[in-house]
Amino acid sequence: MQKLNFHEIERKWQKTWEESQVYNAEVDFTKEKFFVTFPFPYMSGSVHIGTAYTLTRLDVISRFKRHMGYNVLFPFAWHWTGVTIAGVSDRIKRRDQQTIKILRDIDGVPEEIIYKFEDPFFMARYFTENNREAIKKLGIGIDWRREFHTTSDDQCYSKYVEWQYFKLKEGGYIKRGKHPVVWCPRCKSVTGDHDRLSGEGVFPIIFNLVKYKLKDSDAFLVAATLRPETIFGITNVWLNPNADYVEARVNGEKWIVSKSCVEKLKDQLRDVEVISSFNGSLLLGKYVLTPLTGKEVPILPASFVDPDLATGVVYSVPAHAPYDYMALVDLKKNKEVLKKFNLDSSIVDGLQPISLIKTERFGINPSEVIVKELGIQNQNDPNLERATSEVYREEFLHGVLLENTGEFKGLLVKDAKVKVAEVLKEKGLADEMLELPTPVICRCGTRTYVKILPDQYLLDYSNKEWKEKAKRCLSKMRIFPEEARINFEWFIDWYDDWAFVRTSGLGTKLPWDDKYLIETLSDSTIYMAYYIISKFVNQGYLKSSNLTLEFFDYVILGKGNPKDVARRSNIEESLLESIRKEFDYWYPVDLRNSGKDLIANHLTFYIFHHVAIFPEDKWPKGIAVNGFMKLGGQPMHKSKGIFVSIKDAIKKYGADVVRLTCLISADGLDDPDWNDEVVNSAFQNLNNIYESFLMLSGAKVSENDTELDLWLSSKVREHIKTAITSLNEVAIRKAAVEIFFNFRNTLKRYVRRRQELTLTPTLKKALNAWVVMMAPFTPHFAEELWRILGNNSLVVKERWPREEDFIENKLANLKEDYLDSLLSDIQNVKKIMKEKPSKIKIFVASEQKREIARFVALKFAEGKRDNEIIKEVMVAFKDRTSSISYKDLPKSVLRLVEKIRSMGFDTFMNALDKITEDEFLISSSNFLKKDLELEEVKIIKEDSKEAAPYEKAKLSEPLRPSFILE
RNA sequence: GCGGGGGUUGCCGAGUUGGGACAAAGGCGCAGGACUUAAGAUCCUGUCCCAUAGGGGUUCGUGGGUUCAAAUCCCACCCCCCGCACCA
Repeated sequence: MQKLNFHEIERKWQKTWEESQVYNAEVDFTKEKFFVTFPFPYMSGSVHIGTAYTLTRLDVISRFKRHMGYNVLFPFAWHWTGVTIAGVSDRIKRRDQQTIKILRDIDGVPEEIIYKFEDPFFMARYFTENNREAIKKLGIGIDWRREFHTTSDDQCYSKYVEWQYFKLKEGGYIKRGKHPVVWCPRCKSVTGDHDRLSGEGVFPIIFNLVKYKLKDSDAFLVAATLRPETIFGITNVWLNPNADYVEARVNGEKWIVSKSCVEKLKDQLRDVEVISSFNGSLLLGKYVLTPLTGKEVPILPASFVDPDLATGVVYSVPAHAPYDYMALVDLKKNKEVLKKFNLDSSIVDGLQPISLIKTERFGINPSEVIVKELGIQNQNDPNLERATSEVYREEFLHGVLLENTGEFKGLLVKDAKVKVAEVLKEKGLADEMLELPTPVICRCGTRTYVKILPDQYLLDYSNKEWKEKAKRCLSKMRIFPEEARINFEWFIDWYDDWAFVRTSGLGTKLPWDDKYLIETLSDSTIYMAYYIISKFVNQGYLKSSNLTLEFFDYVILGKGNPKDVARRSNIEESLLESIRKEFDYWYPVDLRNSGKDLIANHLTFYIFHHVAIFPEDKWPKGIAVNGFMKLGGQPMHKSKGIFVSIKDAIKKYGADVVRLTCLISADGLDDPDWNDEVVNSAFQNLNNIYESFLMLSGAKVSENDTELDLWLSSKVREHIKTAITSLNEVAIRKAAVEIFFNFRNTLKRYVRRRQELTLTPTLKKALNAWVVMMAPFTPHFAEELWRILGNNSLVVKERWPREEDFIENKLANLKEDYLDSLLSDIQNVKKIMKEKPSKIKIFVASEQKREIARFVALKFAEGKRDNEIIKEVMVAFKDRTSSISYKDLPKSVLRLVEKIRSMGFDTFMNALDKITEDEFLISSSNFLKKDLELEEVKIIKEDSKEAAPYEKAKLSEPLRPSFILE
């Protein structure tokens, strides 16, 4: 058999497409446009098969739309903005071996080139060129004339970003304010998730600070807590006797906090002045006054207190906090500790847990219960972490406050929490600070904390009106899959002000304050409009100096007088007009497709910025999202070596195999998986199709259709319909399965059913349709098949087959279904026979049985119950049943009703009336013989003489013949 | 914690909106047969359990419920995955 050389045909067709410029899109008012975009990939490395997954999905849609007669635009660009590229450059400068290894082994960069990556722009350019090749080789139908990249390296694009930010400023979408970040005091910079040695995924939360007045002093011991409601159960305050504390003036009050808290308070914009420093043990044995309840409680030592967490002061609620409980138990058990600090042991004698919350699971003394359950020995037991979270969770969800909580009694913990904190704050007895709940360590090894940056430039995403506008846009948009919509809604609501400038990395400068660069997500929100302009830039018609604010105002917003704008921007008026015309034709984006991760950021920004700047008719129309490609079940991870680049995949398997693997592997938000098995099966699949295609198309041509072609036509029609419906819903896997499996199975069955295969007109038409349907998925392969069918045109430009090209024939379908169900009955019996049969006698039900069936069906349709139907049949056929014994009637009626119910009345009646069973079976007997490997097939009517000797004949039912295998 | 998605037969994965033809599509894997010198590929058949005649039994995370009828509807619970702001 002839084998396909995928690489060869791919090279051939890619060249042909390029020469005939099929993917270059120009304005054409006779056609409806369809504009698709893909979020430009970031150029710090090679594009991988995850990118291929999302990209090929979009390519399928864009090609499908072209087949459907749309004028399709699919442009592409590159993302260079941000700190990652610069970060890699820095690591190369430092000769970081890990980075070099990844670039060399994973990205396949030659060693001598790696050192040139000290220049971040060189690196970005290198990857851009390499990745462009990879994407071209994948056969994505892109209009490459519109390519560009971000950052100041592309001055024209920078101009566009500048215009965007002037617009946002004008519109009042930018403000200045405070912004909290995770901060490394040593690096003096923000510590992002990826800059952490440990503590990934940890983010700041608000701690309540409760102020306990120190008895006989004007200073407050400031304790941090996440459970302000437990203040009613306080028995004492804990300090770490081995840690340093300070007394400091904080915004006019005297606070006592751990020494390491001072910097945090300063960095959270408080005015802090340290008065004195001392060891924690100094205050032990003194008393503080509790807010709200006015009790006096002692200050005691506890080693579990972390001076680096929040204020380093903890108030003790032993009943509900396992840590506090164990620390108290420890003290009572081990009075040596008290002695060491010159404390009288009686100080702890009176301290008993005070319960203030009740839950079903733990009752009123959760600490005691859980400590016992987990067998915890002392306050340094690591299990206390778990104990704490279990109690916390249970009480938060189901806890109710007891009598001793005054005005808060009876409240649920989750409500009381908020109320108590409010009341305390109102009375000046509490404050709050931001803190990381668990330690976050910077790459440099330093423990980080939360700093509030003042005077940040912020995008005002908290603005209600802006949110409303964004939601209005969303409500008019198509979202694929629809389940993702709720995510968008949530994120639009959730977004708070966004700090959009940085001081490091690559990017475009903030036009009115050039200390700052616009950060990576914020410079890439509305760039799809720039694709219209970049074509003119690339063709040499526009230079950065032409791209004035008025120019963009006119082209994108239609503002201003073209004559004046043209003069001031120093370009031809006609050129300006045609750019505007093109923009107006192509915009908005009809479909943007990306991985689901971008819902939370880029895609939501995309909506926000469009509604801020563009008129409503230019708002985005549709977004599709999909899952992430996994490798052998694992997420891709360069440093672990779990990575396959597009280039390598194509080299190994060929583009169409890579494409088909991607396209058939998942749909919706599911994550597809890339492994040898699935890739090989795609490879095999295409080869099989190729072989059978050669066989089919090479069959002897016949002028006339056979009866089976009626069925074929019906089936093809279904395949076309399902494929179209699926593609319209961006259910690409579903469409691919329909085309590459179901359609193929139809053809397989067709071949099996034909006695002698010939290329009938319908078969030929079906093959043509099939190839066009394959083209969006495996375009090179399809071009090849298209030629085999004797066509000279390019299949990628062909019209998609229409349903009406293939006539539906219900009767043909019914007949084939009838035959299939008979076949499966026979197979079933064959299976349980000891010996292989060689003959079959098939008995077709008598006329009278058909009459009864019709009678039953009509009664069923009238809505009669089973019993009524039986009665009526009994009456109607009382004296004239011959082929069926009178006493068997009820059972037989019930079976019929069951069948009618399952087939549906219409289908049943149709089959009953239109299929002449004996004739059809006789005409199919050669097929039965061959398919069942029998030597003799006999069709016998139940009411014929020949049937008389056979008991089995009586078991025949309409549409369900009985048979004897022997 | 908050928000989202999901648990289907050896595996992947349809089916769940609108309950009925569901022992549950399709693919993969596995078994048998055909073809072949042979292997691979391909084609046919089978693949929950029982059954020497088309039958019966038990299944769709767990436990209840509604219904003539539930993978599909309702309630409760368990488990898994993803995101949560300066990485893009």
